[in-house]
Amino acid sequence: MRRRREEYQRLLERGVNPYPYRFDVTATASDILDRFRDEDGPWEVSVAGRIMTMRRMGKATFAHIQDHTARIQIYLKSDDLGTEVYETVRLLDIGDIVGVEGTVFRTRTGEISVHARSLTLLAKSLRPLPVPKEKRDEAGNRVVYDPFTDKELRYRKRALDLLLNPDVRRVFIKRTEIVRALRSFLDARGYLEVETPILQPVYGGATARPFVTHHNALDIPLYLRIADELYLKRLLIGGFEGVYEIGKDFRNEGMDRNHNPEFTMLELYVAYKDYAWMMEFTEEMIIAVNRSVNGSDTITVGGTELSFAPPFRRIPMRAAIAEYTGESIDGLDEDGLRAAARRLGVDVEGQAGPGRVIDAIFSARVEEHLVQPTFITDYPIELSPLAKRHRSLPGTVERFELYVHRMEIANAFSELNDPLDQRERFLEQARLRARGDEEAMTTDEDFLEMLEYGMPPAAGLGIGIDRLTMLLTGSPSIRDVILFPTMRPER
RNA sequence: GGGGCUGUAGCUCAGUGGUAGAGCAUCUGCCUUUUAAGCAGAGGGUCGAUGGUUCGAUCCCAUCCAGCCUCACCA
Repeated sequence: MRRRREEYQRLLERGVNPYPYRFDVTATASDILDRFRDEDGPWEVSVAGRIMTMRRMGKATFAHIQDHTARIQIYLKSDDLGTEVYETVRLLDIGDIVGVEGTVFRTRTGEISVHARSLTLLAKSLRPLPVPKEKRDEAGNRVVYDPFTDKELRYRKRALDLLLNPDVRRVFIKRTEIVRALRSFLDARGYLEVETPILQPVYGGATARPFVTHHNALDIPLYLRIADELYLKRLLIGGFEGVYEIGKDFRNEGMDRNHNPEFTMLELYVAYKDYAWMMEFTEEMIIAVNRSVNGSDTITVGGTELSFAPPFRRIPMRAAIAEYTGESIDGLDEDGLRAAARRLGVDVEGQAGPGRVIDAIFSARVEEHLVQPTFITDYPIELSPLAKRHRSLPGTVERFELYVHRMEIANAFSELNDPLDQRERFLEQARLRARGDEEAMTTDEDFLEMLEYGMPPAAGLGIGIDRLTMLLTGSPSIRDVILFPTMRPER
């Protein structure tokens, strides 16, 4: 670092600006590598990138520069650059960003390279970049020595992670492709992408603890949204018939492999449809997105082959419990359910209602089996205060979740649009809250008022974009698919 | 929150109750088609932090900080 500061000074003394304004590029590294043909003769290019390797040999230097597409070797020769410029070359370091103009050629060892006619320093790097050495083995595989792998450093200094680990770069490119594929799937069907408030005076749409902030001018607390749901439903009331939003939600809860305090959610609401329709739609969309980013209906995640061939399995929650535990819970009251949970060795908190008991059994004994894409349907009513009562199964709502690789990917229901029923459900949540359930939903009076004007029957869907990305990129942790995951501050 | 593991040079890691090492990176010299370039030489560390035990601690003990794994909680 100190030495590089000195180089900075020496560059200034030589009249070289270490941070110039502009450099015009005519080709990327991969353009050059893909298009070069020996028989075509000299090809003039202008490329720019960061120096990642350097081999100095007296009056000549070989280096690799990396741009956003690939690495390309450049050949810097004193005779061609002139001794004056070559003195500047001597002051270059790994990590510096340079622009090179020259001709494409193939070296004696066969590597396509750029023979520099001129070189421009574009940005001096003042810190040493931990670039690992690498080579190709006989089979042409990339072998990296002492790679930059420390997870904490990778997450805290993501820029270096992206620079040094091409696989990381690929994951984030794929994340963008996934979002783009979702968006174009929805746009092609005429749904309207909208933006709703992140700062909300009343938080709702999910059961979770919020982040609280304060608005100075209004002198009121505001909450970072935990879900978009209630605002998107207001848009259905307002006459839009298909709306979606892709945005961040915030939940003030624990962090682990599957949870980050801020995460990205897609929510979609479609008028006049129900959850059965939404199930078909979700299946079609997931298949389309996976095909567009992975080019196949079969992917391998953690050594397991997953098939996205339709139709995905569909099974009601109770049937899934019966299948994987051998315990039928049909017709059981709360005491019966508790007894069943005990037999299955599932711990249930003291004051949980019957729905929570079912959920506990499901989480503990069923989820682990849901590897291939599976729709779980028909959830207990008290777990789903915004979902419509099932048309034929008392005590349940018309809701499904999609599980893949033991992970919940999507959640959807026939949306509750009866304002009287909705008020009852909020009251029930208030009772749960009074009993100490911190996550029970708060009553949103403004939403209820809007609902009283009439909301069309509708189906709603939420998809966790981070988890979907984990799945489709085979990433084991949510931090591998969030560019800047939440970290405890360094001290 | 419970349990396990980790923290030593810029990076990846070894090591020891007696003041610290390797490879790469860095610096100096030589080298005009090299590619984990090579050859010769050199510098570089509060051994995560604070206390304790000890004549002496990077090493043993305690606490703290940070991270990873796992369980719990949680969508």
